[in-house]
Amino acid sequence: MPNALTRRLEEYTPLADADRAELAHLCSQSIHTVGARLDLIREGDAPRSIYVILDGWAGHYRTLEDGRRQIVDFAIPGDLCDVNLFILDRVDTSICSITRLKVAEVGREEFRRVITNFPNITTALWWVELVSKSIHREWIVSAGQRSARQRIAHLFCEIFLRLESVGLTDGFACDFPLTQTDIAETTGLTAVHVNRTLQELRRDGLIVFERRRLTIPDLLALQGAGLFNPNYLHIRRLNRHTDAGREVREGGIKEGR
Amino acid sequence: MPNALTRRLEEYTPLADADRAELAHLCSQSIHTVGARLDLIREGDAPRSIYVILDGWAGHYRTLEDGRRQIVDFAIPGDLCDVNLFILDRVDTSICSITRLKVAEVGREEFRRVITNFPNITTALWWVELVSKSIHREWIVSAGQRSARQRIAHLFCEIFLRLESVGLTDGFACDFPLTQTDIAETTGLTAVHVNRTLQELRRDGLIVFERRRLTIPDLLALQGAGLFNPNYLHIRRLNRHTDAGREVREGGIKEGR
DNA sequence: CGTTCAGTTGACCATGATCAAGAGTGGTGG
DNA sequence: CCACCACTCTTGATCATGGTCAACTGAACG
Repeated sequence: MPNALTRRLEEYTPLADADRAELAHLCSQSIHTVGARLDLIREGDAPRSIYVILDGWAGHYRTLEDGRRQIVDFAIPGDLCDVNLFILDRVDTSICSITRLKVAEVGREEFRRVITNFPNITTALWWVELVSKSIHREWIVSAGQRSARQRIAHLFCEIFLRLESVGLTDGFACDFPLTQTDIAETTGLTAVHVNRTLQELRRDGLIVFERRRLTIPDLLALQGAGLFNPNYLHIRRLNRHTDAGREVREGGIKEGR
Repeated sequence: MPNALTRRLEEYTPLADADRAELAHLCSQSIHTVGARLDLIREGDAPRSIYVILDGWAGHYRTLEDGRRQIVDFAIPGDLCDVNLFILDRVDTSICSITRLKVAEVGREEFRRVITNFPNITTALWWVELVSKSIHREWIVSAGQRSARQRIAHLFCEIFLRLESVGLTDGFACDFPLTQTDIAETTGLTAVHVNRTLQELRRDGLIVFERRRLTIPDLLALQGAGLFNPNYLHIRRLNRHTDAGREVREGGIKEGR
């Protein structure tokens, strides 16, 4: 069974045996365990290493001067933090563990060696980076345009599909370790309102969510509730129950080029 | 006087004469003019070329099924759209011109040649890409946490500094071709509320904004009003009037790693 | 078995949305 | 050159989504 990073990269680019071996090697060199709810990296730090998430969830966040906090991304198994390494001299976002984490640390030189010797891996990493940017854009859309109900439904759809793409779902269910406060800090809502909205989604039969476990009985229905269209995730092999076939193009766009 | 792209890249990485010559060459090969308010690229298209903005503003946006639209980024002179080119098979965001544009079209092969032969340029392009991602994160923070007044103040600060970094400001003033509706679609507010908030900012003397021209008499004051901290822009040579020296680190972050 | 954190509920409030109408302003064609 | 049209900006009245504050319940963990 391949590790999460390999699985993730193969979502995008075919890998050779040598690539897979290299990735397995990378992810077995320097493995750390981090307890839940600890900062891995803080805004303003100089970047040191890249971490590959092998198990558990982490969150990228920024804080405002008045203390409010916004989660801007999640890192689940197969994700990397922080590719900034070679470029920016300061990390611009903090990262904290949400659950207990298992991470592989990849040093600067190690990473550079892989980049120069394994073009398939490099391409796949580019892909991951661009998909991550696309996800950021969708979060801007969520925070800017979607209602509370839509935002939460959308978040659940996104995370479910991301987990599925690395093999971490189980039929209609998945582990989902976010607290209601986490969801609030992700969606730009308050925890109180998240609570009420979750009850509404439960009442409507769109989700079952208890004891850190999420079940989505009808993903298409939840996608409808969240105005969710999976194209922005750029997942190649979308499963039966998703909406990928749906036509993206709207009717009303005006003018051509 | 260097073109906008060169100026932009030199913000990040020292370039050699050969690099500069190559950039000048790139930006003079295939120049197009595009009228205002036209789509350059639409969500779902297959990527064709990269465009370098030489003059004018463009906007990246996504639309929801119910027709609402969210601008997720601006492209000003020196910016590129879309580096997706080699990786993703579908463009995930539409781009439209805000003003009349002058763009340089760079083809796939041309771009690949530059990437392989000019490592300084490649590094600088990486940098640009990561800064763009950092800006996306800040927009998530804005939409999620900032009030209407803070969002608009923040947007003005960001754009002013981005324009300044490519030499497009004139003392305390700059061209600013966004309509109030554009600002609304950027900040996730309604045009009516943007109007009222702008009046408030004007009344407080924080901005002068008329006839597509923005003046910021006291940038530090506007930064305060927007909870703006320029670090996320990763601009090297920040000017006298910005707030870069301010300590980023908050007091209250708990626990170490 | 007590402490802490997550979740829940209720009452009230405020920010910003919605709807509607009117006033500039600029560009275009007759 | 003027008239018209379209778009942007402005203002007012009303409404709703989601925020705030506060108290209480329940589960987990040492």
